[in-house]
Amino acid sequence: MSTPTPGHRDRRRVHHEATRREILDAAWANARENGLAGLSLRALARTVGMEPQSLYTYFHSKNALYDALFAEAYAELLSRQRAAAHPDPQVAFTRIAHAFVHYCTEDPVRYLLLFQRTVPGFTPGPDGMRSAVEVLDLVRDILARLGIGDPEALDVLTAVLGGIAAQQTANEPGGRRWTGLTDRAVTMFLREFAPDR
Amino acid sequence: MSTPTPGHRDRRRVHHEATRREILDAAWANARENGLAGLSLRALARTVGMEPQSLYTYFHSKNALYDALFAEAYAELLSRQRAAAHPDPQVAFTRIAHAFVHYCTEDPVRYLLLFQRTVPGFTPGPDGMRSAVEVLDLVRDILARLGIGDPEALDVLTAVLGGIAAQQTANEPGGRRWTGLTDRAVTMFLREFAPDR
DNA sequence: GTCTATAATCTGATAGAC
DNA sequence: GTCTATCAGATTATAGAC
Repeated sequence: MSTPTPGHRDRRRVHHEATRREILDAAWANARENGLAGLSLRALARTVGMEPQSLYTYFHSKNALYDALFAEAYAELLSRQRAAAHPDPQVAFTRIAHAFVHYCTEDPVRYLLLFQRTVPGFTPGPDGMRSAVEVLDLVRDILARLGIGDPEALDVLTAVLGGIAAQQTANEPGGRRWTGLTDRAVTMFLREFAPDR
Repeated sequence: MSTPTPGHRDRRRVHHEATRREILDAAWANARENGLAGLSLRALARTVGMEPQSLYTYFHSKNALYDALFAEAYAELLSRQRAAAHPDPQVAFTRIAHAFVHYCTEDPVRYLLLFQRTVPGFTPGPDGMRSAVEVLDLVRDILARLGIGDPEALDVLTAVLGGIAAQQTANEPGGRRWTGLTDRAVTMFLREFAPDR
């Protein structure tokens, strides 16, 4: 019969996922090479050994591909932030700050996709948005554990850490001139916003 | 004779400059509409009422056009920074900070061109670079007048102010959520870096 | 799921007439 | 300095055979 057994479906699904993974990896590589907006489905297909049209089996549009990249990048950031957890809030805060800056600067293209509106027609979908909100909630929690409830503090913090990442990425990719200032920025921030010191 | 009189040359030069100006203005508008990397010579030519090929009389390549945009944007930033001068260094510093943040956020595309490496093949030429260095020198001078000689201070400052602009531009273009924190960021910065207080 | 074929359109850039 | 004509590609996306 033409109805596949469950075994068939599983193997097919596994293969589908693997190919999808391969395409996403190649997409990151292509974007790093040619710029985020310069990502081309043709070149992408060639590196995975496919005809360009076959990509549409896995992503029904170029924006859907950007969307998948956005979502997986934010999910990865979230898991890095969680891995930076620590019982001492002060230590946790420093670790989170470093994890964030490191994550942003280790891949400039990923940074642009997540934090700069640089792809003309693209707006992230609900999956990516969810992770983005979770990342922010996590940071808010740490601040609360440090006795910092001021909502302005969170905005200043994202500006400072994002600014370090942005400067490093734009002016000296791969270097340490700005990322090396993270500890200093953290003390500066705490001196301004942490209570009683 | 075929040699034009000085009068001819002048009129021709004036007309050339005017057309060039018109093209640059249209280029900014086009970039704001379609994204910086999405700037198209065809569309640009159409809005100035020209055939696309005629643009090459004024800019010998697309990168040369980007270059001109970059240079004029940095020159404008420099003149704004100079306009923010003030005998009291403390006041001058605050004014410079606000001028910078305001300049960055009033045109997101211009911000991306100047401070984010977002156009794949583009590297700014010597004209733009000169203005960029001058802007930085001006800020360094103000810091020196505040008694801040630490070179790390300048890098932290560009990160903080650039970060405010980046967050505002990416997350709430046209709003005041981050730019409204400029004064607070300035005090935070001075508390960390200014001597004896 | 992958292919061929192709639509429909865009891209930056050059040569040469006027 | 502007035009016509054109090159030599690129782009995303769809239809339909196998």
